[in-house]
Amino acid sequence: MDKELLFKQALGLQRERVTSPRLGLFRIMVRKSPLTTATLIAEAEKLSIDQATCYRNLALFRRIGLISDIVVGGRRMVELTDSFGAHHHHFSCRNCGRLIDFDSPSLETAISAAAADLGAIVSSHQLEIIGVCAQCRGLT
Amino acid sequence: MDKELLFKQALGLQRERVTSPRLGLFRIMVRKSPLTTATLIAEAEKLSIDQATCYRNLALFRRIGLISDIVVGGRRMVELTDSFGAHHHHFSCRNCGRLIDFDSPSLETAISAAAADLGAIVSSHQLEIIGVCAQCRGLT
DNA sequence: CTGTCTAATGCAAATTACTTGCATATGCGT
DNA sequence: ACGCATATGCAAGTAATTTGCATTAGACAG
Repeated sequence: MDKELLFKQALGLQRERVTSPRLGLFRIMVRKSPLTTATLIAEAEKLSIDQATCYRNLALFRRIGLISDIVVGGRRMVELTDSFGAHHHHFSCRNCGRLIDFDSPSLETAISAAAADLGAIVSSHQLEIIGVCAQCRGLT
Repeated sequence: MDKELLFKQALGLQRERVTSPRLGLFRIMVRKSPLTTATLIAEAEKLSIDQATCYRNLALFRRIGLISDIVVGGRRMVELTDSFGAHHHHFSCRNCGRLIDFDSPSLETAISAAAADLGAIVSSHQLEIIGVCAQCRGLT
């Protein structure tokens, strides 16, 4: 609910209208992020939101920094960015295909340090680790 | 040249043939990785390699771990994996769009540590940092 | 709270991205 | 060099994404 307020404010700041399809798409994403565009479109259809509207709003959300595109486990997905979803990284198990979200303060520190070395300012980052998860170890 | 040997060996191990189109595609990738499939296809065309052959071999290269799919600066790309290209991470400047490759030992350490916390084994990883590069700072 | 203006939506058609079938050409083991 | 199995090119097919246009619906003024 609070996220929706942020969402509406983000749109307002860009002088973009808060429409019912946009709110619907945002809710789907809050519930399923990260998700494929196919999933988004399928869910949207249940709410009678057209696929053209999905694509147009994905472009808008991307433009205003609400979502970002990632590849997880070889699949292209769209994910809510830090402010609207939780910030985390992805571990993708190549044995069972499971996707594990995690976070690590020391990783964040190392990322900031690396950027500082480049003389750059960080606005966001994304990490994916591919490997074998704890559950699958010893089985493969 | 040495990379080509590795490439041929990788194919041989999988009992896959070393064909002229495959070698051509590999050379394009060595020269331009990371690149979009559109770029790959455009370059391949110069060598009279058909787009169907491009897609079929992208699938093969992916299957044998030669390349991986990434999103850099919002663009989907394909990149030679560590063994065939250099291992590095990406910094994408959202002001000038420039792509900077970098590497950081402490980052590698932090990544290993994070995976260890999960009880997982790492086989590869990919990081993208989005921000403003040194050159653009003070200008934006 | 209603009218008006502008931008967003749905629908269908168009474009672009990717995949597949099939006849031919080419690696590669003998 | 020969023969077989697989990779290739070409053309057609399917899936993904974008666009044009008539209509609907936010937002803000009155």
